[in-house]
Amino acid sequence: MSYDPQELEAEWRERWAESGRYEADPDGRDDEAGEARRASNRSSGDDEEPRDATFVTVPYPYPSGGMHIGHARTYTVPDVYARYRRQQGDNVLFPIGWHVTGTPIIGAVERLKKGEEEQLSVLRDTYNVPEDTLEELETPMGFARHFIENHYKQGMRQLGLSIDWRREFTTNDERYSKFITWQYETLKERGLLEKGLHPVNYCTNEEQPVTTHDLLEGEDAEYQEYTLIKFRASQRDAERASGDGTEPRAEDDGTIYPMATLRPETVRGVTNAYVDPDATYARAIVDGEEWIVSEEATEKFDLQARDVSVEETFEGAELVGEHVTNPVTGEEILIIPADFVDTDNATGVVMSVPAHSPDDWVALEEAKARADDLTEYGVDPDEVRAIEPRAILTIEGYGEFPARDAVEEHGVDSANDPALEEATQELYNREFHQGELIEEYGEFAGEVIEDVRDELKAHYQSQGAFDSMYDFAEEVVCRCGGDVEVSEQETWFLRYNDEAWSEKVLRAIENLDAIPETTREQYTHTVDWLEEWPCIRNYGLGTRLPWDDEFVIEPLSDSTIYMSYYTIAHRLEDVPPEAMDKDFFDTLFYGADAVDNPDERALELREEWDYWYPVDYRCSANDLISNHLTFFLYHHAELFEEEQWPQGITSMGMGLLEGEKMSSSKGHVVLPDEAIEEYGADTVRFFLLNSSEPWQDFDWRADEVGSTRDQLERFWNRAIDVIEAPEGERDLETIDRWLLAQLQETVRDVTDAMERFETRTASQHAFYRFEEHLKWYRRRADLDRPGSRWTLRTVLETRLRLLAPFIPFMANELHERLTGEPAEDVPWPEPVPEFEDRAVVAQESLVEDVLEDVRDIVDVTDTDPETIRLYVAADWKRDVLDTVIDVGPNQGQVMGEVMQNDELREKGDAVNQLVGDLVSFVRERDDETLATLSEIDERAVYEEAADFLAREFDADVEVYAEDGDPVDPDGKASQAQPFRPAIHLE
RNA sequence: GCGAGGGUAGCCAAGCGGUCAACGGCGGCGGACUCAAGAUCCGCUCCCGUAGGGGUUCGUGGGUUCGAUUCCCUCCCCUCGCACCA
Repeated sequence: MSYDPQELEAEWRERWAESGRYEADPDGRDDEAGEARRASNRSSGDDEEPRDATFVTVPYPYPSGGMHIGHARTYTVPDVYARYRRQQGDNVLFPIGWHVTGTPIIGAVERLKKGEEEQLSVLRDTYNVPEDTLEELETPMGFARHFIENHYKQGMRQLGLSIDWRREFTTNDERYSKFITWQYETLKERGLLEKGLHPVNYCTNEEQPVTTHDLLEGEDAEYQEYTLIKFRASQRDAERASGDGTEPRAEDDGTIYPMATLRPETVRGVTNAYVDPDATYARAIVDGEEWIVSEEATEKFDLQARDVSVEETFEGAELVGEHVTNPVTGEEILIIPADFVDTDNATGVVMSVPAHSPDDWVALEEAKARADDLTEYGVDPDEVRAIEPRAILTIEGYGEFPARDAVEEHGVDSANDPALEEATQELYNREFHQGELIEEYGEFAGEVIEDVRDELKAHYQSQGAFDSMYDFAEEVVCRCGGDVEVSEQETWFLRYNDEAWSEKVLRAIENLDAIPETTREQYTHTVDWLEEWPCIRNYGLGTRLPWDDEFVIEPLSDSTIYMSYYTIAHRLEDVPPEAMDKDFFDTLFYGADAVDNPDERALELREEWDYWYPVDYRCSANDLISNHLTFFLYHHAELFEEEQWPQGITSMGMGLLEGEKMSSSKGHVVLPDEAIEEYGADTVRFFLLNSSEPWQDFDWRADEVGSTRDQLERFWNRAIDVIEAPEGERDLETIDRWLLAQLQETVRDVTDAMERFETRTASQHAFYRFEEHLKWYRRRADLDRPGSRWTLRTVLETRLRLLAPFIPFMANELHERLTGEPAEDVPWPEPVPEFEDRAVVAQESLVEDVLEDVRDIVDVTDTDPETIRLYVAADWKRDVLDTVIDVGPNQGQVMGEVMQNDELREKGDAVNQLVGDLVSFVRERDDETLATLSEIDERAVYEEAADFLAREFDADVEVYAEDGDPVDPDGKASQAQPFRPAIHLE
C-alpha cells in the first residue's frame, strides 16, 4: 500500500465535511452533529465530565488577493493547537470569517476595471483567475467572493484546517454591521470617541483622502510636522519702500513671513532668509493675519483647515532685499535670492542657519562670493558679506561652527556635492543627541536638544512666535496623477491615550500569555506611545458611522472584538437585522439586567457567548502587535469584564520563498493548492510547522519541502510494515525497554512543547528525533521477535497520536488501520510510568560509546580487527569513582580521602591521574545521572552487547575484567576507567 | 533615532554555564544493495593524527568564572515595527 497523499487526503476531507467533525457546540447544547460526534468520540463519549472550552482564533483573511503559502502557515498554527487541545479532551472552537472593510478591495477592483497591466498580471498569472471570470471581479464583493471561495476557503479545506464553517461571515454583512454599530455607539457613550482634526494624505485632483495603496509616487513618504517661525516685516523696509518708490511689500510690521524648520531650536542661529526670485509668492490673510508665503503654500494652508484668502501674488524678486525680524531675538535679517529654494516645500521662504546646517553654510559662502551680482535686486553686497554665522549650541568634537567642520571633514566643495547630504545627516544627528544649547536660551540653556526640542517649540508656540504646518519631504503623486498634499480633516478618534483605558490594557497585558514572551514588552511599549486613532474614513466597504453615515469605520477599528461575533454568528439567521439594536447586544453581552426589556433570543445567544469566551489564544503576526493586536486588547478591556479578556496571543513570523520575500505582484509566491497538489497537505503542514517555531520566520525551499515529503513517505511505508506484520506479544528485552523508555521521554517533550506553541520542537521530537532512536533500535534488535513487533506497534500508536495535530490525514489513517480508530478520536498520550527507565537508557549509551570508540580506532589505524577485547575497569577504580561522587568533584579532597587507603597509595601516580579524570567525569554529570550509573553492572552490559558489536565489526568480541587476569597482548587493560572500558583490537 | 529580534561549520538551523567540534535537515564524499538508476541502509563531511588523541572555532574586542557558544560590557552588521496601512 504505497503512499498516495492525494487520494488519502481527499477521503479524509470528505469524511470531515460529511460528519461536521469540527463543528463545535457548547456541551449541553446538543445538535445532531454534536450527538453523532460525541457518540463516536471515546474521550468524551460516556463520561459526564464537561469538557473545557477552548477558543482559538486567527485574524480573518483579507481577500483583496489570493492565498499564498505564508497564509497557509498562519492558519495552520492555530489548527495544530486546536487539534492538540481536542486530543487533550477539550471542546475546541476554531472559526473563520472574512475581512473586507476599507479600500484595498475597492482599489483592486478599480485597477482591474481600468485594465491596469500590473493588476491584470497579478490576477491572471499569480492567482490564475480564468479570463471569463474576470468580469465577476468587477464589483468589490464579487472580487472578495472570488478569492474567499476559490482561494482561501479551498486552501483551508485542502490543508485540513479544523474550522467550524457554519460561523463564517464577512465584515460587510448587515448583521455584522449591527454589531459594529453597537460597539461604536457604546464607545461613544462612554466618552472614548472624540471629534477633531487630523492630517491625512489628500489628493488635490480627486479632492479626497487617499491611502498608501493609492499612491503612484512617494509611497514611502511620510509627512512631517514643520515648525513655522513667524518672522515679521521690519519697519525699516516700510520706510525704505515708501522712500524709493518701489511697491512696498511690508507696509507695517504686522506682516508675517513664516519660515519652516524641523529644528525649532535653531531659531537663534538664523542669519538671513532665502526666496526664489523667479517664483510666485503671495500675500494672503491666513487666520486673520497677513502672511507672505509661496503661492503653493497658500493651498497647503487652505487644505490644513486654515482660513486663507490670497490678496495678491507677485514675483519672489520683490521680496529680495527686505528685512524681517526674528520673533525670538528681535534681530533683523536680510532676505536674499537663491535658486535652491523649492516653493512647493513648506512655505517657500527659507531661513538660514549657517553655523549648524552644512547646506546653509555652503549656500552662504556662495552667496557671499556672488554678492556683487545681488545689486540687481537692490541688495547691498557689503551687507551680504557681513553676514556672520551664529552658533546656538555646543557639541563635543566640533569647533564654534559645527557646520563648517562638517563641510570640511566631508570635503564638500559645492552645493551639488553628494557629500553634503551625508555631512548634513551626520551633523543633524549628532547635534540632536549631543548638542547643548547656549546661555541665551534661558530656561533651556545647557540642555541637550533631544530633551528639550518639543518643550522649546511649545514654549514659543504659546507665545505666538511659532506656528506649525504639515508637509511631505518629497513629491507625492496619486495614481490618478493628482498632487497629494497633507490635509487636515474633521474626523473621529478612538482615545487610545486615555489614561484609565490604557491602565486597563496594561493590566490585560500583564495577565496575557504572550508568546513568545519577548512580545509582552512590545505591547506595553505600544500602549505607551499610542495616541488618538482616527477610526473613520471617507469611503470604503464596512459599517457606516452610526451618527454620520458619510463615514465608514476603518478596518483596524472594526476588527477588534469580532471574535465574540463568531460565538453567535451561525445562529443569527432567525434574528432580523433591525432587531439587532443596542438593547439586543447589551443583553447579549451584559445580561438580562442591562436593559429594561431583554430580548429572549439575545439571552439564549448569551449562553453560547459565555461558554466560549474568553479567547484562549489568538494566533497572529509580529507586525500586528503595534496596531491590531493592541487595539484588540483595548476594546476587550473596555467592553468586557476582566474574565472575558484575551488569555493568550501567539505572534508569528513571516515567510520567505527561497530566501526572498514573497511578492504577489512579482509572482514570487507559492499557492497552497499548487503546493498541496505537488506534495500533499500533510507535507505542506509538516514543513511549515517543523522548519521553524511559529514566531520565527520560515523559508519555503522547494528541495527541502521535497525532502520532507520523502521523509513522510518513508514513515508511511514503515508504518504500513508494522501494521501488516503479526501483532507480536509483550515479551520485552532490554533493547525494547530502551525504546519504550525513549518513547516516554518523547511524549513528555512533545507535550511540553505543545503547551508553549513550540510546533517545531514538538514535531522534531515526535518525528525526527524519534526516527534516530528507531534507527538505533533497528540495528540493535531482532525485529522478527514477537516482543519487538509488540514494541514497534506500541511506539507507532503513540507517535501517531503525537503527530496527528501536524499531519492529521496520514496519522488518522494509519492509526485507524492500526487500532480501528482515528488518532484524533483517542486521547493524547501520557507517559507510562512502567516504561520510564533511566537505567536502561544509561546502559544503552555505554554501548553507543563503545561502538563509537572502536570505530574511531578502526578508522585511525585503518585496520579490520578479527578480535575486539574490552576490559572493564578494576573494582578499585569503581571505588575511587564512588569516593569522588561522595566527596564531590574536588581533586584535593578526593586525594586526601583516597590516600587513606594503603593499597591505593601504593599505586601512586596512576591514582592521581585517575582521580583527575573522574573529577571531571563527575563534574560534568548531574546527581541523578551519577546515581543511575552507579547502579549499573558495566560488565554485564558489554557482555549483553557483545553479539551486537561482533556483528557490527564482523569480529570476535571478548569482555574481560581488568583485574580478572585477562588476555592482554598489548597491555591495554590498565587504561580502563569506569564507564570507559579499555579496548584492544587485533 | 526609538522599540524589538538576530548574527553558530558550504547552506538552513538547534544549543543558551560543564556530558559541545557543537542535535537535526539540505548539499557533498565514500560504502552496501542493484544489470543500472532511484529509493533505502551504513559511515564520513573545521584542521592534524597508524589506538579511542591533539589543535583551532560559535559577528568583533574586552570582562566574570576552575570552565563560556551559553553570563556582563564595547563595537560592527542584518531583519521587523514606529501609526492612521491591511
